[in-house]
Amino acid sequence: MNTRISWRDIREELMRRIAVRDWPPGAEIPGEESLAAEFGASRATVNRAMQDLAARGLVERKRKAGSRVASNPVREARFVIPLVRHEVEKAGAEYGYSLLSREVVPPTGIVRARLQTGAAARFVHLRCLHMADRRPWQYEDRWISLDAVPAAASADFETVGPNEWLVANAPFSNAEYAFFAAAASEDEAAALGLAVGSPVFVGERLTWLGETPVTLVRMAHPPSHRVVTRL
Amino acid sequence: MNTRISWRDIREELMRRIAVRDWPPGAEIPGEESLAAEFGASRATVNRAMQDLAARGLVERKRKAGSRVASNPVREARFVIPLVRHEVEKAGAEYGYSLLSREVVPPTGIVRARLQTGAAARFVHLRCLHMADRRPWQYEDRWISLDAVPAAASADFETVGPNEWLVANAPFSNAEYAFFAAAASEDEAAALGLAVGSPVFVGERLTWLGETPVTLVRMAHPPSHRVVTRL
DNA sequence: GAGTGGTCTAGACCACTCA
DNA sequence: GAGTGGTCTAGACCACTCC
Repeated sequence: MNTRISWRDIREELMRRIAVRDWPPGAEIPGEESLAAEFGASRATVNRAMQDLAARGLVERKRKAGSRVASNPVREARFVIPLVRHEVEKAGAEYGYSLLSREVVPPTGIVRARLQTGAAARFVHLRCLHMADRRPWQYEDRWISLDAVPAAASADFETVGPNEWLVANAPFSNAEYAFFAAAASEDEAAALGLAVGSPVFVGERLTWLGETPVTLVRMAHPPSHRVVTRL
Repeated sequence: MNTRISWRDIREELMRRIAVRDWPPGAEIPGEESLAAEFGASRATVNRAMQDLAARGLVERKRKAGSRVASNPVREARFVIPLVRHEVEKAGAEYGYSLLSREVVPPTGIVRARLQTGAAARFVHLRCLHMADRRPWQYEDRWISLDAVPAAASADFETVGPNEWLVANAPFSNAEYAFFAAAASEDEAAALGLAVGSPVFVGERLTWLGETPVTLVRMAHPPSHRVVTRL
């Protein structure tokens, strides 16, 4: 018997038919049973392929109504969010890290607003610079809640960056990630070697453990930084 | 008999154990067979849950070696990339569109480099503005290959934006999407009502049909624009 | 009410990788 | 060589939704 057909093969063929407009946007796609018969596979295998297409936003599925080619390109893009160090090393550069400042302070108004916490909370506030081949790569401004992560009070963060330290020491259950462009603040400009007000690419991340805020970080990159994905 | 356990239930329980450090980063997770026995489910169901965790970057799986909690937070973030119009409407604003210019020209050097095409190719070059409640939302600078999409020569793009037009008229098989921060060009600044050099958030998208470039677009947003995701 | 996708099961074989 | 994940099958029942 020939090699069994894989759900990836089926997915590729279905994607091809969509791409070449065999099935134009909005068109109905045959039911799973019928596709299974056509491909000589079980319905579960076809289902797996269709699930993948649905997850990518290429098809819309409804019980009873059947599956259709998505008419809107509400496609999903996936971005990998690695550790800075890995990101730098993957780019073939030598990673460098330095701690610029460390202090235990109450949160500023902006931080309180973002984390929805009170002024009584205590935080470790860190400012760090990550480098690639001795050139500035990312300026990190981080707040760590001592309520959520008491151990942060006794960590010095001199050699290990807060990101890596937190990965090993602070659990979290939810996170929010945002990307945006901003004008470099004085601190950011100084650390990254840019003029104040230059465009910087900012990633902002918030994490919680249940309802308790754990950490807030603003990571600023020089404007050469790109986040890329393939669809 | 009790309700059958769902793969989502299993996933949630596994995520919980990872979050609370029952299984800390790097720890080995029991094999599928053993988990199946524990949850009273079939191995396929457990597999489905584990596949999901692996896709999110929470666990690393290897044949023979078994599954482990990912020690690096190489987590995957998913962003939805909708049509501008839907994005604006979803924000509860009234969508507006206007075509600023349209011309058929050979590609500029930058465009040729990005699309890896020759100077002989002909393109439609469009500049458009998308608005939310009459305020600038996105400035779009688009190039459409007439080799790949001949019909674009006879479309006027006065009322329907190129994005929506292309969705309905131009198939593609591959796409690349990039995000970055940049300084507003004169065109961008004028269209968005910003000062030249202000930070803008740029999305750049390239698509191909097989090896043939289809379109290149640069979409610039005012710095208030954010791309957000939850993990 | 009926049709379609969503999911679970039980069993099987394969492929990769570690020892 | 052996253990673990990757995948396929055949069958079944359920849940949602359209008519």
